Amino acid sequence: MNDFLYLRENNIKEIIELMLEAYTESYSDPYEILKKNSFGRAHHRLICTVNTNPGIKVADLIKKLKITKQSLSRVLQELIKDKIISQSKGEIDGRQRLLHLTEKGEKISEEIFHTQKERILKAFKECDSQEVLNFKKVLKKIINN
Amino acid sequence: MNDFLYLRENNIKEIIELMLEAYTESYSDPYEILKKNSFGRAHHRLICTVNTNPGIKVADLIKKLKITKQSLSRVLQELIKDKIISQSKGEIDGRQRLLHLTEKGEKISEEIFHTQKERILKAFKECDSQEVLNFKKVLKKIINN
DNA sequence: TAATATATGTCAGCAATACTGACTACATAA
DNA sequence: TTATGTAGTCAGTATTGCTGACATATATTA
Repeated sequence: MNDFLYLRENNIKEIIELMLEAYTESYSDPYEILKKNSFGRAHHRLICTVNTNPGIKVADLIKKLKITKQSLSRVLQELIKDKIISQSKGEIDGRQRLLHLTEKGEKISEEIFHTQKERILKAFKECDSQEVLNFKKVLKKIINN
Repeated sequence: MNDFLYLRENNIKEIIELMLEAYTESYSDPYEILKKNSFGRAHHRLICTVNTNPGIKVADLIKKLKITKQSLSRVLQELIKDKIISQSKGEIDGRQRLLHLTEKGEKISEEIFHTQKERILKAFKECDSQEVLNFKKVLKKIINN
């Protein structure tokens, strides 16, 4: 009875390293295009998160990226100054600053994520829809702990 | 005909952010235990990679972690000094230095990866073996591009 | 064997990204 | 009104990454 092999120590360890590798690889894809815009890893992470969470408030961004507001601030101010990201006052709670990509931000985003998207797309094309759905499901389970 | 929904722009974008989140979350798990040993993110990445690739040579470690030998060196020397990692001369090619976790390294590794392993284990327990296999398959495809 | 190439290590300086602590401004809630 | 919550800012520091230059030992090639 070894239907639970996938829960074994060695498999878990391997998965942890695969996740590190997948992240390291795929987040190094846009290195050149980021450099061209004088952006770094921190800008990349920020743009990615605002991109998929339009209207996110500063406090939530900090929680997601697990950095301090001082660390966020430096990078965020650069992106606001470059008109990549825009801020708007929260309508319900006026203390909040809600973040969006600008049109320019959307365009640069296309460039930045192009290679990374190609990587994922190429991988997915070699899989069927069920496998991709499972991938997403497991990924979400790992996050929600 | 939308059997290929999973290849759509928005799904890919979402996956990219989920991977960022999963990495950020799960690689922040051992923060306290690392701090206790005066280790940081760089030590964590190094230990993880040597752990799952015992006997890896320096050049390959550099490729996997995508850092320079100078960046690696600082952290590696600390871990060697602390007797977490040991070096041995390559038997075939005497220029190579092959890296292993020491017994002490294995023990600390247990501690460091405990929470992270629990996170993955908990996620996997809510999935069946096929889903986990698919997760691993897709992860590997993403890396091998 | 002598010259060259490769794998690793090391020194020095610099840049980016993170941290802590302290303080301010403003909006909301009690 | 007072207390709390959200965000911004200033100053200083630690960690992790980079480049360039040079050293050492081993392997390969001419």
